Amino acid sequence: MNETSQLGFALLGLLHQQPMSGYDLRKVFTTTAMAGFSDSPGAIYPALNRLAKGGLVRGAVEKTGSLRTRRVFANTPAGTAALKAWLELPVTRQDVVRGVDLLLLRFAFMDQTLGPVQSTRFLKEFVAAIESYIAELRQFHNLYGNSMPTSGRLAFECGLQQNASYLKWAQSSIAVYQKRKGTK
Amino acid sequence: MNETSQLGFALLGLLHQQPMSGYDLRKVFTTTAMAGFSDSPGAIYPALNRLAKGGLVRGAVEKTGSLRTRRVFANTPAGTAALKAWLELPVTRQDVVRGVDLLLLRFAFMDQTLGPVQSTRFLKEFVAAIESYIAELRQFHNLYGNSMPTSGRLAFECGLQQNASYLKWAQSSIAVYQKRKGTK
DNA sequence: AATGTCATGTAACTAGTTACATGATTTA
DNA sequence: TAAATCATGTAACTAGTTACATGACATT
Repeated sequence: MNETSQLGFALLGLLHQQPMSGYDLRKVFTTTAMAGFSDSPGAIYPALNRLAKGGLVRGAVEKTGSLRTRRVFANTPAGTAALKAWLELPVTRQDVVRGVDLLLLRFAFMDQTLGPVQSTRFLKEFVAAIESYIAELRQFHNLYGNSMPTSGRLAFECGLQQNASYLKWAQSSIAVYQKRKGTK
Repeated sequence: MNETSQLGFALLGLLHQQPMSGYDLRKVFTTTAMAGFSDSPGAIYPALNRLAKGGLVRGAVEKTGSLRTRRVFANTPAGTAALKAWLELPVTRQDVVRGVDLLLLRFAFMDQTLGPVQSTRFLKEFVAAIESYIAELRQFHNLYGNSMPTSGRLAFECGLQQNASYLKWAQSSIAVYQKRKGTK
């Protein structure tokens, strides 16, 4: 019934790292350009209020002698649970087709929330999904590549190359976790 | 006053290649997953109507003896002009930060609409934007890389690698146009 | 006759964008 | 004291999502 938006999950993920105000969250979006989220107050404050209404975050007015209001938000246990559930979702083909950015965002939060074992599982699912997608793209390219206009074909090949790059990254990231496991 | 949405430009680009019905356009989105656009009729038909109202496309009911209605849309001169204006926009830093997908979409339409000279210009602008963005990302990585959680750092490095891949692609694409120019 | 695909559309809802508004505090 | 930044918010608009609705035509 109470669906949380992509932005909502991004906020939950950031608040899991440390409690922050809406303004702080905005700054994160302006400075780091996370997954292309907007830093507009018209997006963030309503999103925070929705989360608060759904009981996923709790905002406390900070009182440091200053009159200036500043609401610091933190995840509630329900919020943390919602975040975890989101992070634990399997990697679907749709996720890969419609924007890897969101998957990367999930992965970025994963280590601190679910730990290295789950992060590795995620990467392996990601590898499988990307591999099958690449195969599909290659097939399409073989069939229609010649009939495409030059820039169209090049743009398509860019997509292919990007996915190959994702694959390489995921594989080397799995290796990072493997090595870390060994040294611990 | 009459802003055209991203989806609107995607439709103009497709219709520039050949006139199509809304259903045909939907199929393009389902089968080729262009830039993550939705194939829902609730998005495409209203978008087409908006374009028609703005005088950018014209829909003609096809009469092939069949009773089944089928409106085939084609760009008007104004529509083609709007498409060209969109394709001719300079490549900004914002374009690179918030989703290269849209730039790639523009590039995909470019050859047939503006020709190879403009396509090359676009690629060079793209290279410049990406290079400066990569430099910024590297700097950020040097400063904060060590303080990031493992998966967060890896996700960031994925972004870096992706941009490096874009850069490589753009440079080799410029070479494709250069070579083509030579042989013609 | 039933199912599937072609083909178009609408209604209710959701959420994001732009722009505005307000006021406290800090810095030049 | 003027300007910048901290900090929060709202209002109007836009457009996309989901789900529903309709009906013609083709295939089995």
